[in-house]
Amino acid sequence: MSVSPLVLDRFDRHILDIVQQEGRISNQELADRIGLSPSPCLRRVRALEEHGLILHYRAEVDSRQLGYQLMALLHISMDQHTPERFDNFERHIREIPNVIECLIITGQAADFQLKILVRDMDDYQHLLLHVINRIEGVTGAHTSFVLRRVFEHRPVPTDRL
Amino acid sequence: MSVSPLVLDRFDRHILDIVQQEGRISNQELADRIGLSPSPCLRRVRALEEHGLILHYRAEVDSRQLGYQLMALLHISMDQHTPERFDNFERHIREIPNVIECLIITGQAADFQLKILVRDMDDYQHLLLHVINRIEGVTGAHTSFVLRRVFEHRPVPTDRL
DNA sequence: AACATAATTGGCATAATATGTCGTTATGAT
DNA sequence: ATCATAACGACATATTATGCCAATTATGTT
Repeated sequence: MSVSPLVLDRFDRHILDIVQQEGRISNQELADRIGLSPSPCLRRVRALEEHGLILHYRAEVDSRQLGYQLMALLHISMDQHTPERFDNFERHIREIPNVIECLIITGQAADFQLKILVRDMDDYQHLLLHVINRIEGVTGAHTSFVLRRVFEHRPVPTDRL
Repeated sequence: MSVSPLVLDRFDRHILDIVQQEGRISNQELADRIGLSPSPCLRRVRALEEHGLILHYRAEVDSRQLGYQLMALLHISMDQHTPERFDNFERHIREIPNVIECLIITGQAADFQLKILVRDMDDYQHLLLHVINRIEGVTGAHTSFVLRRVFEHRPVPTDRL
């Protein structure tokens, strides 16, 4: 699946810079900003999409306004570090829409870090005790609540390469 | 800045559902999918944008292909929990493009969690020792490397409200 | 340095989409 | 039931995207 390396010039990097921040910019304005005419600009965007450098476009929503007042980071440790245990855990976790991120991490303290959105403490308590803790193999769970999001979803740097 | 509550009906929720996953969908297809004609559909999207429910649109890029092979979670603890210390830390952290997320969290072990993208271990070592550890007030730093991203950037649930 | 080849560009015509207006329909309160 | 308000769909217009082609620019070889 790993395609040709694809050399990025300054135009491509500029495109990536801009669309990471303004995903719905029109091709015409994008072309203006990078200093190309619309045709080659669009061709480059399409190439970046096809090479998988641009994965997809997303709208970011205000989770608070949607009623999710609480964000938690949950560190999970497992009893056995076997592929079966991990696969099974992942399958269960995928079914919980409140879990918006799941990373496998190093460190003695935890195997997974989950990022979780819930409405309130009751919601969290239920999710932790009655859903996540009941998944086979989970031996430990340590929660950090997010007091403030200083920033999130910052663009990936494109400058030097 | 907190505007009127804005009651969301099933159309609005459906819009939020879709644009969280396909941020560049055309208004016409969006209208088709939610079962409205283009005019009211666009009006609703604009309203959601103006109410801040849709914060912005972003292209998601493949950080690996951009040369960032390593993702780390860095937990930082500070000597004093004063606004000045925190503000100063945030100001410095904002200047580092490799830090793509910064959260203030609860827990005895750390005050901040940073999500960091670097090219390799050398890169990380330099960033940690020569940049972040030198910020005033930083007393502890514990790193977890991300072995695998099971999923990231999952949509915020919109169903029940 | 001159040349041939390949790649990329810009312009243009056409198609698709967005945007604003207006008459009609649905909604909710009295 | 009546009225006022809000939301809808349809249509006309403006903007944007898309595909093609000639011209230009870059690349690599002798």
